[in-house]
This record gives sequence, C-alpha cells and structure tokens, in this order.
Amino acid sequence: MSPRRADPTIRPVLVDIAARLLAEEGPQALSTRRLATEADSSTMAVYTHFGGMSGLVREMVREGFARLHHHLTRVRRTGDPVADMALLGRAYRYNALANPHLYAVMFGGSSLAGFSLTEEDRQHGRYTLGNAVECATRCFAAGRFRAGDAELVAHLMWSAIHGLVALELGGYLIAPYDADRCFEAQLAGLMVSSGDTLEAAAGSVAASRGRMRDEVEAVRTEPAADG
Amino acid sequence: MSPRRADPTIRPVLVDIAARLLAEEGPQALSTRRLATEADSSTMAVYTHFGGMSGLVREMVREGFARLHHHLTRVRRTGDPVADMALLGRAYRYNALANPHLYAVMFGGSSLAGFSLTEEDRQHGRYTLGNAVECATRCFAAGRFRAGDAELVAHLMWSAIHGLVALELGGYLIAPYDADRCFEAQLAGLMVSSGDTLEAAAGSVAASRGRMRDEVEAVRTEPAADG
DNA sequence: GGATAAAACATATCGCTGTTATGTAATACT
DNA sequence: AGTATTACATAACAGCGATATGTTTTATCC
Repeated sequence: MSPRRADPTIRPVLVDIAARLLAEEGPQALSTRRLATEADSSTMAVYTHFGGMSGLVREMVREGFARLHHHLTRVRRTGDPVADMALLGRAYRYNALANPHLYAVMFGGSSLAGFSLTEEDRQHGRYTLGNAVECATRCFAAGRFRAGDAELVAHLMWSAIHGLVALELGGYLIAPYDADRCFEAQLAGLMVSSGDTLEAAAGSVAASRGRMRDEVEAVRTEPAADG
Repeated sequence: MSPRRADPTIRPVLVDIAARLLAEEGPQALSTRRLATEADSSTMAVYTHFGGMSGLVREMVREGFARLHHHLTRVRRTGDPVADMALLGRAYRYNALANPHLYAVMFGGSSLAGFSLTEEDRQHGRYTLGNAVECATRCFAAGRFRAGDAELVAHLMWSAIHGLVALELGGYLIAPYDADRCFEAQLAGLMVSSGDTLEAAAGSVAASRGRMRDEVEAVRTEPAADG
C-alpha cells in the first residue's frame, strides 16, 4: 500500500542509455537485452521501473517534448515579433535534427515496439505551441500579421514546419531543392500568408538567422535532469 | 543464369494480403507466418519472391506511390489553376487518409521490420510532385501566382500539406483546431504566400471543395494491377 | 536491533518474430 | 527424355518482448 518510491538510481540511467542507443544506432538497437547489457543489469529492470518497453519509450518521449519546449523557450521576445516567430521555426527544426530518431517517435508515430502515444503525450505536443501562440499575438499587435486567430496561425506554422522537417529527415529534400532552401522559402511564405508584406517578411526571416547561434545553438543538450 | 520469370501466381496475392493486413490491423500484423497462413502457403514464399519482408514492404511502397500518383493525375486542368492546385492538396490528403499505415511507411519512415527506403523509392516520391509543378506553372501564366520557381512552389505545397496530414494521422489536430479547419486555412495561406490575393485564394479553395466528389473520391482504390 | 513486508533483481521460460538450411515436388528449357 | 532451375514445405536458429519464480537487497515498523 505504501507508495514507496522506486530506487531512483537506475531509472535515469536506463533512460539515458535508451536515448543514446536510439540516437546512435536507431530504433532497432532498443531492446531489453541490449539495455540490460549496457546497464549491467537484467531485462527485468525495464519492467520493474517502466512496466515494459512502452513505458520506457514514453519516458523518452516526455523528455523529448521537454527538450523541444526548452529549445523554444530560449527564443527571446524582441521588437520584431516576426523574426521571433521565424526563430521559433528555426529552433523547432534545430531540435528535430539534433534528435531525429526521437523526433520520429514523437511525431512520426514510429511504432517502436508497439508503442503508441497517449492522449497526454499529444497534449504535451500541443503545449509547446504556446510559444508560437504568444508570438502570433505580438505579431498582431505590431500590425505585421492580419488580425486573426493566434492559435490557428500557430497551428499552420507548426504543421508546415513539421512537414518540412519530416520530409528532410526522410531524405526527400535534395539539391537543388534541399531542406535549407525550402525552409527559408517556407518561413517567408508563412509570414506572408499571415499578413506580412513580402519585403518585411524577408527582412525578419533573414534577421532571425543571425540569432541562431546565441539563442538556439547555445542551448544545452540535456535540459532537465529531473532532480 | 537464365532469368526465368518467377511464377506470377502468388506474388500479387501476397502483396494484396500484406496491404490488407497493414490497412486493417496495422504494422504488427505483418509477419511471414501470418502471411503464410492467409495465403495458404509457407513462410518461404516471402523469401523466394521478395527476398524477405523488406522486399515485400518495398513492393507495397511502390504500389502506394503509384496509387498516390493516380489520385493526383485524376485532378483536371481547368481555367482556375489555383483551384486545381487546391484540389491536388485535397487529393493528396484524401489518399493519405485512405491508406494511413501505408502513408506512414512511405513518408513517416516507419521502420516496419527494419525496412528503409531506397533512393529510388524517394525518387518515386518526388516524381509525384510533377503534377503540382505543372499546376504552379499554370498559376504563373494565369497571373495568380507571383512569377517564380514552379518546383520550389510545389515543394512548399508538398511539405506543408504533408505536415498537416502527418499531424492529423498522429492525432495532434483536435477541435477546435481540427484537421479540416487547419487544412482549409493552410490551403488558402499557401496560395496567398505564392502571390494570390486573399479573396481569390479563398474563392478558388472553396471552389475546389465541390470538385472532390467527381475528381478525387471517384477514383478506384486499386489502380495498377501491374499486368 | 530484530522482524517483516515490499521492492529490485537474476534466471529460466514461453510464444513470437525474421531468417536460413535442407529436402522435395513442380516447372521450364535443351 | 533429361536436366537444371525454381517453388514450396518442414524444421531449426537466434533474437525479441514478456512472464513466472526464486533470491537478494532495502526500507519500514514494533
């Protein structure tokens, strides 16, 4: 009856090992036996601590969303909200490219041992939209975006950027229409479709590029050690 | 040495059964033993005819691309090329929703028994862009789209619609920002970002909706029996 | 501190998977 | 007809997730 907390020694170790295996060797490297070997433990550890592979994958997905949210939160609010919005898109793509396999599990629905997302997981996914919603509101206030539904604008940004990243990870975007070129064009296009002028959008998108190094790439890779 | 053609009796049968299993029960139902049972054969049939599960999945992917291409080709060229473009987007989404698991394998990179796409497969994927490229060219000629790169425009349309469909299949788009609403808004936005006016885009997107029944939904589900 | 209950772990096992090896029957070409 | 090649069936192997069972460690209570 007493809800004694599980020994927290090996839990994060297993998650870290699983994340490393997924990142370095792909989904097929994720197995209870491989995890047991790497952690100097037995296959049972996965079941006592996570109830099975699905639970461990779910934990990784939760951390993936936390990492994504952390990346997006690092984008500053400046006097050019359209540039902020573009930088949010860049941060989103940056995070996805840094963890491609994990991103595939989070959004591609990559089964990964019969794992399927919970409604709660999807809520986490939409929660990260908050940054874009707030940013869209500021774009309205600045007169850059045509007055409208901030949440809808955020959804359109999200789906468009997600599609580009997904095709990029799938290897579908090659020269001369490579991912970089399509991404820049799509960013500008999204701003224009939201109401911005061609020139202003191009300027803000270009300006956001220079902010990548300080506000996105400087983010630590491992955000929440959940201490 | 003599390249004697394999007995073509059971090959398409296996592909059909695999497609049905994938569509009705999902990826985990695809197993050599299950296929052997359904086809009243043995597990070896998969290896003699396809070299393993990967080969069979590849065959399904090829048929999936053919089906998608068939859907897109059914869209007519009318005097309103922007409406034609919007209908291409609708046909793309319609095809994906009709074969969600197969679509996930084709674009989501769903591993599915260690299967991975060949560069040739991806070429097939980009090949289907031809319809959109031609349509974009007509949008230029009609003065609806700002003169530019038709292939680039097609890529932007593709990635944006793909992202929306992927999020829809992942269950990320729920009311009040459900997939239908986001899709309609995204279609209009894409036309605007390509140079069309708000009013003209809204009109063409709305007009394309009425053409769905005749030009998209009427398409036979099984296109190329590869005779 | 000793008793006790619960959690963590190790081992062995089950049913399943893709794949391969081997033997046999059918088929096509010379 | 004779022969080579393919197709198929059976059995087996290595690996997987998952479970059952016994053992060790850990934490709580008297």
